Amino acid sequence: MTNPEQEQPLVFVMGPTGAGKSRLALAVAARLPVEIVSVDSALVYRGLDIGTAKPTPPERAAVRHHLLDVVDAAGRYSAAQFRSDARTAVAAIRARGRVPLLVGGTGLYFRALEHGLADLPDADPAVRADLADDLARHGSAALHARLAALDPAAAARIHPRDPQRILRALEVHAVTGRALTTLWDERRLAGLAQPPHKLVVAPAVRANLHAAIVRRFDLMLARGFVNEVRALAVRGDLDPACAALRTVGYREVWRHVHGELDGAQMRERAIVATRQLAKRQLTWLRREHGAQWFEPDAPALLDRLLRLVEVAARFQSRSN
RNA sequence: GGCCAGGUAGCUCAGUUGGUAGAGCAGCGGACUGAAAAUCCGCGUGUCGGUGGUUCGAUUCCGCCCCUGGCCA
Repeated sequence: MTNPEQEQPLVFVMGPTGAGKSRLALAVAARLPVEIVSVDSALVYRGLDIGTAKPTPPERAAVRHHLLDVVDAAGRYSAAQFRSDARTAVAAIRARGRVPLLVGGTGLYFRALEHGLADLPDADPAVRADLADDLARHGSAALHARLAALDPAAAARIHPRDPQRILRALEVHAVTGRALTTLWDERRLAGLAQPPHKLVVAPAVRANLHAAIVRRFDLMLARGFVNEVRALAVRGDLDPACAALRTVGYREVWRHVHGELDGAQMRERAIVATRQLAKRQLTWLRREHGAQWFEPDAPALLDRLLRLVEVAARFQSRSN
C-alpha cells in the first residue's frame, strides 16, 4: 500500500481577497470533518486580525484552523516555510482522520505547495542589510549590473528596476557562491504527488468584487482597525519596513495613525491597494490549469466542495 | 443681478502662437522560486461645457448660453 498522504488529492479553495472563501470553508466545516489550512501570507502574523479579516475566535473554536498566528508581527515568514508548515499540517490532519481544506489567496504559496521550490538558502539578514545599503547608495541599475557579472541568466530575467528580486539573487550568490539560476536547476523541494482539486471563488463581474472590497474595508474600520494598528505602533519595535506592515491596509492605517494621511485619504488609498491586490491575485488564478471557477455563494460551489470532501473522507477512513 | 477665475481622460491638471491633445493618479492586462497583501513590467480617442460666427480648417480667436468657485450687491 502506498502512502495515502501522497496519493490523495488535496482540495484547494482559492480566490481574491473579499470573495468569501472563509465563509464557504466554514459552511463545509459545519457539515463534514474538515480542518482548514490557511494559504495566506498575511494571516500568519500575530496581532494582524481585523485588517486581514482573520477568522474570529468563535470561528476558530468551531473549526480547527492552521497557519494562523504562526509568527510575530516583527518576524519573517516565507513561501518555503509555508510549504513545509502546510505539509506538516496536512499530515497531522490526515492522521486524525480528518480532511484538510487549503483555503487562501496567496498564489506563490499555493504554487510552492503544489509544485515545490528550489532548495535555496534562507534569507540572511546581515547580507540583506548590506545589500539594502548598496541599493540606497548606488541604485538598482548598479546592482543589476553587478548581478549580470555574477549570474547573467538571473540578470536577464530580472528587470533592472526590480530591487527585491535583484537583492535576492545577489543574496543567494553571496551566501552560496553560486548562481541563483544554477541552484534552481539542481535540487528541488518536493511538491504534491497528486494534482490537487482547485476551486476558484471569484465574482465574474469585477465591479462586484470592487463593491465587496469597499464594504469589507468599512466593516474593518467599524470593528476597530485603527485601534488595532495603534496597538502595533505602541509596541515600538515595528516600522514600515516590516513585512507585516507592508500588508495592504496596514501600511495606510499606519500612516494615518502617524498623522501622514487623514481619515478619508487613508480609507481611499487602502481600498485602492486592496483592489490592486485582488487584481494581482486574479492574475495568478487565471494561470491555474484545471481550476473550476465559481461565483461566490453559488449553490453549485458548495455542492462541489462537499462532494470532494466526502470522497476524501471516504478515502481517508479506508486507509486509516 | 454685476465683476473675476475656471469648465480638456473616471479624478487632478498641462497643452495646442488655429492643423482635433498628454502627464500623474485611478483602471485594465502581464510577470512572479525563503518579503509575495511583496516587488516589478506593459497599456492613453477623449462630443477639449453647449451653440452660433470668423477661417481652407476652431478644442484654441470672437459672440451668446449653460455650469462651478470666489468677490461685490
